[in-house]
Amino acid sequence: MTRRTRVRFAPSPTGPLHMGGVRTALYNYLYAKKRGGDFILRIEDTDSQRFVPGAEEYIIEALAWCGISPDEGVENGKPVEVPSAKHPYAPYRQSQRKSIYRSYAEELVKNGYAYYAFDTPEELDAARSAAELKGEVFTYNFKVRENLRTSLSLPKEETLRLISDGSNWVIRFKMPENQIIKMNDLIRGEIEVNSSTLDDKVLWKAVDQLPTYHLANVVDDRLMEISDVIRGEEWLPSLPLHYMLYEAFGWNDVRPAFAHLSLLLKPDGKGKLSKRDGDRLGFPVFPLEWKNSEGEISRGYREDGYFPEAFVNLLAFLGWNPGTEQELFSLEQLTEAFSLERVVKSGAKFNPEKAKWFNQEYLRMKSTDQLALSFENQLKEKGISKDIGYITKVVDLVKERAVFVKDFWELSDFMFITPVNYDLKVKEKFWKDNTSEILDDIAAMLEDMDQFSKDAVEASLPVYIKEKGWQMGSVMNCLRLLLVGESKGPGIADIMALIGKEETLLRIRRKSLLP
RNA sequence: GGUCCGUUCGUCUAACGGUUAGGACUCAAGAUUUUCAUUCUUGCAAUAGGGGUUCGAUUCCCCUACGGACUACCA
Repeated sequence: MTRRTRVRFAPSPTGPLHMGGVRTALYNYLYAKKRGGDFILRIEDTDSQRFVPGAEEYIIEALAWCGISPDEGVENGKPVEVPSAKHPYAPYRQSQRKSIYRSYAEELVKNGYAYYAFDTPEELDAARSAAELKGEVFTYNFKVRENLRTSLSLPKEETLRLISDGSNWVIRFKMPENQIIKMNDLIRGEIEVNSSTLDDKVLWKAVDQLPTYHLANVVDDRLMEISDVIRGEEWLPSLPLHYMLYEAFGWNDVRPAFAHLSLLLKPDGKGKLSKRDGDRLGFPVFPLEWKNSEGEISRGYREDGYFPEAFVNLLAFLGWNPGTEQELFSLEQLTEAFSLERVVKSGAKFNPEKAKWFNQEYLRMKSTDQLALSFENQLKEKGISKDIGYITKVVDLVKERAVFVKDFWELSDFMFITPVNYDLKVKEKFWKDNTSEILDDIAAMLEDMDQFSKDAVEASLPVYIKEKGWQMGSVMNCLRLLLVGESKGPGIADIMALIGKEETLLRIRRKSLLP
């Protein structure tokens, strides 16, 4: 039986999408596209308490920035609430699918796979505290459910009365005793667990009269005909429950295949990558900038100057490799090369240095014209406007040195403004008693040049210095100090030709400003 | 505490029983560049530990250690 590959990325809109989440979405997307299938974006907003305004829009925008476009699912600015040709399984927001789930929960009760429980949160807290006092852990399972107030222990009339009385009930899955649950994971292989170690998970919540993740997830995956579930490792412990749910619904033959991705770990120390690590170590953990309700801003890869292609590339390589030595892949190439077999089982520590390296590689692949356009925008923000031809020449000169477009300024500010601060260490090292007169001499010589091109300067200046018997190192470095302000930048001739004769002479004659 | 998952250079990883354990990032050294950077070359650096299985284990099995996730009317 081969069925169409349909995968879903199903985030919860409780905040900005973490880069680990983007990676999960990416792997889902690559897997689906490789197999000619569908990638679906579903919003799992069954936790009414933790809903964060703007989070859903953020998720959609982040995926779009990465070039991951869902075939079906929620869209920004477009209502996707009723089924259509493009969105046959709409709605894709679980809060809008509310009415669907109740009957499935009740079906489970009717068939003896689930039951009503009337314990209040306070009672459960008390039970947990009591167990803790004895050094035990309270587990809601086959050992206790008959002794608690549930539809299993209470008389039928009492149960019915409690249900109709109010909303203070939940539906729990009746996890069987001592049953070996055999599961398969596409990345990890066979996994077995004894059902006695599991608990009776809540499927239907009293607080908001909504299903929990477990129920909604299984029901929606079935209804949306999902063939493969690729999700984070944090879901592995609830895989047995999900297997049991598929069995209880009689869906074993259409149960999706599962693959659990290892977590992204913090660069130093231990544990999973968190927002704090980014703040502490100085790199973004979110694809796009995010401003929370308190006005705190978390940086984003986009705003930090990463190219989306570079971000996607580096993310793909955190836990996957093509088996060859090629490291630079476009989204299309990734799609072609991707397979779950080559996904690594262990967690990957994120390495910000390598992330920069990826961006540098992509920057070099960009055309100078394109980079010049980006740089032009950044210059405008600084109040500097120069013609694009000039900017293009500058970019051409410093492109190889940059990691981000924003580095261009630091690398070439002297191409746009006359230096006002000078690195005195350079002066100390190279400035001699006669340097000032030499520079006057050179200025006069340059002034006499008919054409002031790079080649012309390169052909005449060093020769002139040699003929005069001056110390090349000393003169050139002092010249650079005056032109640039410090010991950096492209060749002297390149700089002179670009800023022009007039500006060159001006800068040399400003030597009187040197402290 | 319990359940499950994991463990190759500092980091990301390759090697699906036989390799001088390979590559990339970082770092170091040298060459080029009359600056800085780039580039090139070279180098440093790993199979967690202990038992098996096998002619032979990074690779298969077990134990230990370590790490992680989960253990909510959150996802």
